[in-house]
Amino acid sequence: MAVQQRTYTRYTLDSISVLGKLIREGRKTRRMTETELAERLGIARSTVQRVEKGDPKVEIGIMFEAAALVGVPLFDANQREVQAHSARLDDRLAVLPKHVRKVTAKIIDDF
Amino acid sequence: MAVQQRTYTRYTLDSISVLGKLIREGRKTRRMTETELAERLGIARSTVQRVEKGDPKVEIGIMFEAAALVGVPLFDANQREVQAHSARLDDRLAVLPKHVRKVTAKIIDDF
DNA sequence: GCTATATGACTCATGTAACGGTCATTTTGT
DNA sequence: ACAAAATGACCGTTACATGAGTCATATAGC
Repeated sequence: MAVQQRTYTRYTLDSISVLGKLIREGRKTRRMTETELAERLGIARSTVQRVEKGDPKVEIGIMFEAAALVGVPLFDANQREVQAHSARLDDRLAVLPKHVRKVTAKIIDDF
Repeated sequence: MAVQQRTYTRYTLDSISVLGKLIREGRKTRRMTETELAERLGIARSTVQRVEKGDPKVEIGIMFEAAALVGVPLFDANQREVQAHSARLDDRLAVLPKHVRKVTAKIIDDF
């Protein structure tokens, strides 16, 4: 049967739900229909429905593309220049050790 | 053959890329290995790699779950109380027309 | 230096997300 | 009140993301 395996935290589900609702709101504000949005995105209407419902299993690419199309900002103003930020991140990563090498001491966190 | 059909805008790809890099940075800051993060999330290491690379085809649920686990905030401070926000959105949506009814005039936007 | 480990880059099988469709219901515009 | 359109809720098929593995290379710690 392969019962549903993966689980999600409440915070994750709520976050995706909010994003979905923002997309729905954005679409309606622009007076678009589900079908129209689907066509613009090149996806099926049924997928648009799952996006707006906040289904955690939709591709992040589709979700973000939909958000951008209806005017939902993905990052806040501080991070707005995405590409520049991307470059800065590469620098920051260079400072940290490239490999992590976990401390092989016993871990007490089976909560 | 079914050549790659779906396309993504640069903005979308960059946004996901940034999120992936933030997750990577967060993981390293917490001195976790890819394998460790994968186990915590209940996913394969290969998927963690795709997450950190910013592959637009990963599930948004996985991506957000990973972000939350390594301490990357998904929404900015203003929107932090996600559930409350969710409720407010329902109100706002109620104001807008529930169905959109597109204006059947000709649309000039095949760009 | 050497050894253990982490990472990068693959491959393959399989579960499943996305598609495309249908039908009932609700809402819109006249 | 009526017709047209939008939405909600389904379902079967199929392309493909995920899981699970392998191997080479890079890094960490001694």
